[in-house]
Amino acid sequence: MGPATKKTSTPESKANLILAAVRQIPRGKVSSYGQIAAVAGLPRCARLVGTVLRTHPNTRGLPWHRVINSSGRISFPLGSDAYARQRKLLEREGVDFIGQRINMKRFSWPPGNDLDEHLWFMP
DNA sequence: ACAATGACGCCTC
DNA sequence: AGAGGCGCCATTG
Repeated sequence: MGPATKKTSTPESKANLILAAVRQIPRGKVSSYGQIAAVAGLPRCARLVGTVLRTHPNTRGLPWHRVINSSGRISFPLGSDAYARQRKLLEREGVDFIGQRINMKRFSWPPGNDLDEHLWFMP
């Protein structure tokens, strides 16, 4: 390492933290951009999560589709190919949509300590 | 270096 | 509930 290597938090390292957090989302669950930022140890960086997913070249093998916005919706324009693609992937692994929304009580990760997740019976 | 742009989120109407 | 305004932070032009 050269003398000019004193930076500890490069954009690159942040991206890695974010990607690692995304990889933790279990199959059949979803997480919001803000939640992922928090898990990555980067609070207030929700926007950055979106930027990383958008700009990162190799998203292959990464469960990017499990990241949605805090309102429980897919963050692509309704009707776009990207929207359809993400929705398909989610439904394929058992995530239910009510209209265009996902019930966060049931599918969000990490799970809250709330008991609501255990009594989702039938909406 | 500066301004615009986004796969965001929260608060206020 | 839905829309608009503003703060946030890295990327782009």
